[in-house]
Amino acid sequence: MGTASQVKDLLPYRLTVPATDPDSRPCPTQAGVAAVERSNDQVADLLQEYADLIAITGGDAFKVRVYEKAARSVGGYARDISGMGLGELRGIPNVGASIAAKIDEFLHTGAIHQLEELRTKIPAGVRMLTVIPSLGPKKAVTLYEELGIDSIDSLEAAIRAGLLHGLHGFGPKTEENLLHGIELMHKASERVDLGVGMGIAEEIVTALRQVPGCERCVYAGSLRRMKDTVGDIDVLATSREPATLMEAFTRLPSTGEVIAHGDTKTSIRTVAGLQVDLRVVPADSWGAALQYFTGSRAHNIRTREIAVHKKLKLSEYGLFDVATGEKIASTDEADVYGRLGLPWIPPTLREDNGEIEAALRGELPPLVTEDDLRGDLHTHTNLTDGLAPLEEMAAAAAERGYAYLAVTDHAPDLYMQRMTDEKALAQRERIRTLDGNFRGMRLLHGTELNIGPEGTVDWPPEFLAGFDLCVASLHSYFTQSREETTRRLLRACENPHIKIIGHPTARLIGRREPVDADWDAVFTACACTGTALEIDAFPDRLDLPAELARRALGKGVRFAIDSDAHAVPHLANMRYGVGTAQRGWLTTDQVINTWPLDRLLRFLQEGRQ
DNA sequence: GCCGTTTTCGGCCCGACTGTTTTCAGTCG
Repeated sequence: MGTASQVKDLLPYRLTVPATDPDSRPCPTQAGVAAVERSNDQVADLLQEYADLIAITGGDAFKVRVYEKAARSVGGYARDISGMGLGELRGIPNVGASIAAKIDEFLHTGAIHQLEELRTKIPAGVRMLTVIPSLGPKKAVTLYEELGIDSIDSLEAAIRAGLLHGLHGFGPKTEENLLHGIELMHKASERVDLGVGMGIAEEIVTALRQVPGCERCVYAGSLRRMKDTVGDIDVLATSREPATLMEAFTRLPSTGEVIAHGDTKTSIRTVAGLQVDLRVVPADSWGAALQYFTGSRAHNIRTREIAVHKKLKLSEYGLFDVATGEKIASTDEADVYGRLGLPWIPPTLREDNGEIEAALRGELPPLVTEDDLRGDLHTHTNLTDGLAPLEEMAAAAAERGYAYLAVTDHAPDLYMQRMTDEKALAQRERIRTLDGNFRGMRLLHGTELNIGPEGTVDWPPEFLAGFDLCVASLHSYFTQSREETTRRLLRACENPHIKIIGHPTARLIGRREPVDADWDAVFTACACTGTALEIDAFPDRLDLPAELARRALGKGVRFAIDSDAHAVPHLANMRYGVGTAQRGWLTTDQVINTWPLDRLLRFLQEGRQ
């Protein structure tokens, strides 16, 4: 979570919609979701944009960094800034007089005039160029000034036309990298990550529920199945006044263009380019419609086949007896499944990956839920690259009802984080002192080690022995061969102090491919050594991915679902980690942070003496 | 532009990597 990843967060859809809504409560049932975008996120986006524009216009690099830092501080600030005065705004870290004034101006007028001025000088497309990996502000401005390139499309055309030949600093390898980056962008822009999709969906659902006549309104589709990326959003509603609801949908602030506008279905594209379908169904079809629109397609085919074998017909309107045409079930999803001879199947399993067979045998797993989590085992504070002090992170974690929290700041090998032995020991002292001050929650002192290219980590065994918990993760050398990466991960597993491998594939959804490793070998090693694999809940990570988690499950591996929080609002990302764990068929027995403290502590101590 | 047990100026995370250079600029984490 550095400045670079902040810059990469500026994908088109991120300009208007935050990845996470820190005010929303974890809520798999979608009841009472409050999902209006926080002013914090809007301001964070504007400050980051300001930083980018200063960089592109060749402004002071330190100033750029300050605005980036301020953007992160505001975005990660626990309190909602709307309504805060100048004095309070200045209390936010990295916000001084000048930035506080800009925020204040935004809160009162909805704009920052200095930003508006910069925007007139640099076309938005030039800033968008920096979203391409390996293309920063310097190269972007060269392209713009020398060749007038002001969009990703015009860049691609220019490369293919050979216009970059001879341009200072742009050799053949750079061209190749740019084309590859553009390709990656195109792939990514077709889908958005779970967090972005959820943000948009909850905002729309919340808005539609306010419309007169609306009775029920939820999102369905791949979002309800918690897929790690979504290509569009399906919203399902019942209403006494369907036309009013449809009309309201087309007029939402987030609606960019109306693609189709009918009696039961309206499709729009948001200003950020994501398609959203709203379907209004009769109230007594609710269950069948929800089942149908949740999918997946493959799962629906299977359920319909089962219906056919029972001389029934299943559609979005209900389950019908073919002979008599009589409606047998439709109002309730569980009822529809029940009449097919199946238990209700959790949406996260509906992929036709064996869930139908398991359901028929009565062997659906009791999936881990967010309520089962007793703690978070991977979090950061402002001692390294987190935003909040230890006390704030602990208070917020206790607020979530956790029984334990591990603070796992980075270790010295990530040089930029400036960790030292002294700092780590001082933090441990602080943690021991504070332990018990947060609703009885147990504070554990951990660290996130860096797994080096040879599989070694930052500290020697005798120093590692002092930590309650060591997480170890890959942060570099992502392009090593499969053999090298596998050996590296195995060596980390064999270190008796390492109990969790953090974000094991190191993928960044839409931006970085997972590392290549012999995963079955890694899973076997994890099972043998008692090393848990993390499911990192950050919506652009979701790592381990669900498919790999399920494979690891078969080998007897344990897991930790962690937020990897770098700020208080990130603690709420847990729901995405839980969704991913469910898609991996995990139950509480395999997830170590659902265990009571004493069982967890035994696990963390095993083999360390 | 922010910050301060180095406090109103002077420093600000800084080293690795890549591709372009011919001694270094730009990007990334």
